[in-house]
Parts: sequence; structure tokens; C-alpha cells
Amino acid sequence: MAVHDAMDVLNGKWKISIIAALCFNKKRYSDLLNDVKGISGKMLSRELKEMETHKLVKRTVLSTQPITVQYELTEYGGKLKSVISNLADWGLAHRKKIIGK
Amino acid sequence: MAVHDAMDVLNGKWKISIIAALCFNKKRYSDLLNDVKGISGKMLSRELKEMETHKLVKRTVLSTQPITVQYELTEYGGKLKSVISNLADWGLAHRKKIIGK
DNA sequence: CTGTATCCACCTTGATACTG
DNA sequence: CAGTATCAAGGTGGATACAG
Repeated sequence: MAVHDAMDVLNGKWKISIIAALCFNKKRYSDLLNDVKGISGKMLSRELKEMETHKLVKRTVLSTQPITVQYELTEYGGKLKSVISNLADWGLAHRKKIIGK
Repeated sequence: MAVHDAMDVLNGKWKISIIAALCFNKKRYSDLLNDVKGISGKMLSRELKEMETHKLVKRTVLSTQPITVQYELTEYGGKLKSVISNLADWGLAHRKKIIGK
């Protein structure tokens, strides 16, 4: 099933959140560490590496001093934006429903 | 973040696939066991129970002989259909891309 | 048919310390 | 800043047997 194929690539606890964080801006490693609540450095680099091999994100090393690294969605990974957006809408409704009672 | 709230409810390896399987029809336990490739009975009942407490699915016991149980998406859980559908589209494209090379 | 109980291997994740 | 190495702990999931 197609859904299963998608989930193969989006496995792990953090990938969806990382993609969501990259939806509107490129970000550096340390930015992601702040923006993706609760993630550890180890998991962030591990997930990013996986996503890079799956061509979901692009990694660029900037020759600043000290070196910084920029991550952004590929065109391909960007196709997930609408999925994420739908999910975010639902999550918002869900939160309201939970808080509401 | 809203996406994170959604993922809290959709954690685990199987929930998305189960919802996908229930998108168009109600199904019995044994149907799901066949349709969700690779899932074991333990995990299926465990995930279904969680999803029931989150009000994503509705469980109905039918007084047939022997007893059968029917699962269906709640109206609330049904709101995830569009997310699933987007994901399926992406998964299809992804599969083509993978096979294509 | 629809589950639950138990046992167990494996994987994932986190904390911490460390490197370039 | 951007990671990697190591260790430890808990969660995840499968097989099997069993119950209502």
C-alpha cells in the first residue's frame, strides 16, 4: 500500500516534526535543536542523515567561522508540505478537543 | 506545535496504516489482520484499543455466531482521511521514484 | 472469531563526554 | 558550531499458548 511506502521513509519519532520545522525556512542544526521540542542532538543528526539519503532534505556546509550547516527541504521533500499542513490543522482541532473537556 | 500534538495520537508503527485500511469501509478484526500487511494480532488489538480511547475509531460487537467485531472510523477520525490521501499520493510518487532508478 | 498473557530479542532513545 | 562514541534503559514487537 502506498501509505506504507510513505511511512517507511517517515519512520522514527521525529521526522515529521523536523519537516514541519523546515516547511517555511531553511535552518541550521542548532536552530532545529531549539525548534523541534525535546529532540536530542544525537537523534537530530541521525534523522537528518537518514532524510538526506532519502533526498528529503538538502545539507549545505557554509564556510563561516565557525562553520555552520544549513538544512532545507528538497523540492521532493517539499511535496510533503501539504500533508504536514493538513496534519497541523487536525492537530490543532485535536488539541482544542482535548483541552475543551 | 500542532503537528506534534497530532503525532502524539498517531504514534506507533501501525496507526496510520490502520486508519488507511478503514478509510473506505468498516472492517472486522480479522479483515484488518489481513489488510494491514505484517501486523501481528497483539499489535493490532493494542493499537486499536489506543485509537478507541482517543476516539479515532469506533468498536462494535456484533451478536453473530461466533461473535464478530466491527471497527470503523469515527467522524473525528475520518477527518484524517485527507491527510492519509495526500500521504498515499506522495507514497505512490515515492515508490515510482525508487523503482525508477 | 477476537482477543489476552507471557516471555524474550531487538531497536530506539537519552545522557554524557568527547572531537574537529 | 556541528556533530560522534559509548553506555544504559526502556519501549516495541513477534511467537506462542491460552481464554471467552
